[in-house]
Amino acid sequence: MWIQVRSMDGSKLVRVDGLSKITKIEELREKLVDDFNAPTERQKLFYRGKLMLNGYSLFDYDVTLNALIQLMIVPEKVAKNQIENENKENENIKEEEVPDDDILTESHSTYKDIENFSLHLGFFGDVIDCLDEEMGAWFEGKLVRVTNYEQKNAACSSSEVTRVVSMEDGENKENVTLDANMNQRVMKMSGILLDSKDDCTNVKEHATDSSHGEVSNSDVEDDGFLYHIIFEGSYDKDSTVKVPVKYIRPRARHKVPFSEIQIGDRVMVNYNYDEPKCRGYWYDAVITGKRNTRTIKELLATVFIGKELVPFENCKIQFLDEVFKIETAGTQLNLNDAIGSVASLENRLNKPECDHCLDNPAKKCKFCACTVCGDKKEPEKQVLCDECDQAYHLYCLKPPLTELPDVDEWYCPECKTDTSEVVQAGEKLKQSKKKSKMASAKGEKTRDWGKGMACVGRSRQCNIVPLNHFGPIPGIHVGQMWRYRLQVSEAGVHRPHVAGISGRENEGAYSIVLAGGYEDDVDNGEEFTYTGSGGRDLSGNKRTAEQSCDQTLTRMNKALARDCFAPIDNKNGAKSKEWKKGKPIRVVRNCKGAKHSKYAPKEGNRYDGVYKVVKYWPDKGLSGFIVWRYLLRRDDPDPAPWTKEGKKRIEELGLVMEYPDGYLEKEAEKRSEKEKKEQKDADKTPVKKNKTGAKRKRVIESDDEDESESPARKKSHKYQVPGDVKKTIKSDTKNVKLWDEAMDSVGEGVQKFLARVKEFFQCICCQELVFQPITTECSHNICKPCLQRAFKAEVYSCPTCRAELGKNYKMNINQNLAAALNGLYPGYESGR
DNA sequence: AGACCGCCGATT
DNA sequence: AATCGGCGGTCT
Repeated sequence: MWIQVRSMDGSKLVRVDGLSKITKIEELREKLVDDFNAPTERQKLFYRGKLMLNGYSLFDYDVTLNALIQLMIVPEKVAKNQIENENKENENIKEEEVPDDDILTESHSTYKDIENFSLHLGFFGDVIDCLDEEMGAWFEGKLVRVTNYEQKNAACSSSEVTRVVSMEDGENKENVTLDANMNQRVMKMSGILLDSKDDCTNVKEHATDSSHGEVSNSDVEDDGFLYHIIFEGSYDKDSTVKVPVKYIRPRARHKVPFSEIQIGDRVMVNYNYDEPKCRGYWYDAVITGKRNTRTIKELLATVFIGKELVPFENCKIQFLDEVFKIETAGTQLNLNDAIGSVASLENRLNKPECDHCLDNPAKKCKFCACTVCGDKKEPEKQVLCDECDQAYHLYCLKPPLTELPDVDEWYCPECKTDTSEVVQAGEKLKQSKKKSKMASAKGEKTRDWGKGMACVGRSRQCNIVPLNHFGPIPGIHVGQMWRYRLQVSEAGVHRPHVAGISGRENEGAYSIVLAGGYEDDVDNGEEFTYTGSGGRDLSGNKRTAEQSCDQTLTRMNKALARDCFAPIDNKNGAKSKEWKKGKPIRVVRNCKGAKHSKYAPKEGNRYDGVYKVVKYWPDKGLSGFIVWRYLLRRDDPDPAPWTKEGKKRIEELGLVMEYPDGYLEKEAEKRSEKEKKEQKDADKTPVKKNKTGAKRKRVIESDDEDESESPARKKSHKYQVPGDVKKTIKSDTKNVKLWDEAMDSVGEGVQKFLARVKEFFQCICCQELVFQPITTECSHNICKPCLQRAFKAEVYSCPTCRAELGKNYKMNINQNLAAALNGLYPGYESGR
């Protein structure tokens, strides 16, 4: 098995081969050392948002073929520290738990050096910026309290005036403070929500870090105190974070005009490393490049991201007018100036928390506010789901709750099931119920089942038509081929992984595979006999076995019988007088059928079109047990692949065998390795050495698709978009650019072309081919139902680019696009 | 050649 | 929600 590993900044993507699902994380790490030039202890691996810990297998994390794992390389200095912490947490989380200091019972001692303290920080009021551990960026916060974390004695301060500010003390006493009075502006509803339970871990981690002062975020030396911060816009007034001094600094308040920015300046900028063109969060950065011509204004910088200040080089800064001077500790301010400054301080714009309402507090939004009513009111009465992070008003729940649930984790009705695999920070991966029942979990088996294609899961799913769709799959042509059954399943042609018949007892069978499983089946191409399933003893976790009892006309056998245009008869079978009126069955031939059939493909699986059941009857099989037999006859407008016309059509369409992503590369590597080995063996005899034994290159260059390896692919095919479809494409004047680009790949055959089309005309909401497409003024295509859903949630902007559409936007279906897509994917619309 | 694994979708 | 059936695919 192979997977892909990508560095956090996306600069490097590597395919890692030679893995098994039962490969342990520590073994994976070893394989990454060379490619990423990172020792194992500096690797932080993430898959689907989960941090991967040593001791677990890829299977434990549900890693499948071609899965994308992200690698964060942490600086050497923190690596050791972090690994230790992780391991410690992994061993026993409870062990080191620091009891939360109880403010009310604790004696408040005065910070002796209070003046020194405030001077040193240069704080005026409590307005600060704080480096948030989770986001790794600077956020606006307020200092509410200071405690000595070594002695656990509390000392409090905020400015020169010594006073006790206790947030937990009942009412909003923050209003007492000087700055808070100044700060009475409307706070954003959305903000960083902090789990107060995490406080102790924060304290622990930060405290550990601070003892290693070299990874500091400022030159401030640790003073042995913890600063209690509330982030601005936080819903929960009780959630404070406690950090050492180096994680806070005076609130940035001086914008540096673009003209004054110089290369080498250390400043604070807004940056989004996921989407560099969009607004992100606030990070420290060193300016590395500047262009200032009449037409071009540009800033390049090394941005320091994360608690560890990991440098990201060559970042293009988007918001040139929002570059802030970094306020250093010890900045002296005249209090009056300060008041003036602070009063004029506006909140820095962060990346909108919510892409749907762009954080507009006046807008109802079901994405960031209550999922049920969309209202942003009474945030204190909203409960957040620990799985999906959706908010619910207590009173919007069914049944409604009267108070916040008194549990550590709360899950909304949508997520309540299957919480088994949710990993909390620092928590061990829970073995899921399903997995614990699997053979590999209980039996002490040594067999490595996880390497090959036998036990892989789907990495795609066909949604263009429903599971129970009869007839051809839109966009799939007669003669199309796939190497593995898994891929046939992904294409939607035949969904079961192993079974030969796909269907439902009360509905009919949708598709079958001919793979020569029954010796007495006869295949004449246009017509063949097929045998039902069952009558086998599959105990011992088998998938096939000898016939050991009679088959019955139930399950899949009944389903297949239902396809015959005749009443069901489970005694004698039935024959259709009008066989063409039967239900259409997609037929796939597998290469294993070649044993008895000359119509089977040489390799893999081939879609041969639609057949119908002419008759079915019970029969005594070679085994001596009763089996059900079916006669199927071809009824498809397209020529069969083995006919002259069929072959011509395959050639014209440019149909080629499809392999799983990365499969051909893997095979090529295998071959070259083998050759290398042979070469080596040959070298043992005195022959001149071949020095070009180039190391296999696996780094995937981002924009170079490296298609040179298979010459067949380079060859241009005769494929042309059918004339009538071409016309409809031409008529879609709103998407000229997209169509032009898609058309560029026509020469590579219909499969590649359609893949392109699917990619270009995918709805951003449902991730499917756009259905009843709306083409916006901003040139984006969205399904009408998807857009309607957004409007229902009172979001009136383009889901792709957020351009305002307006409440009264007229949703006109782009009929030309609809017609073009329907020409390429016939019948895809009826699937919804 | 024999044994046997997870995955998928149907069925209960 | 849990179990079952199954014309794959690979290791031993």
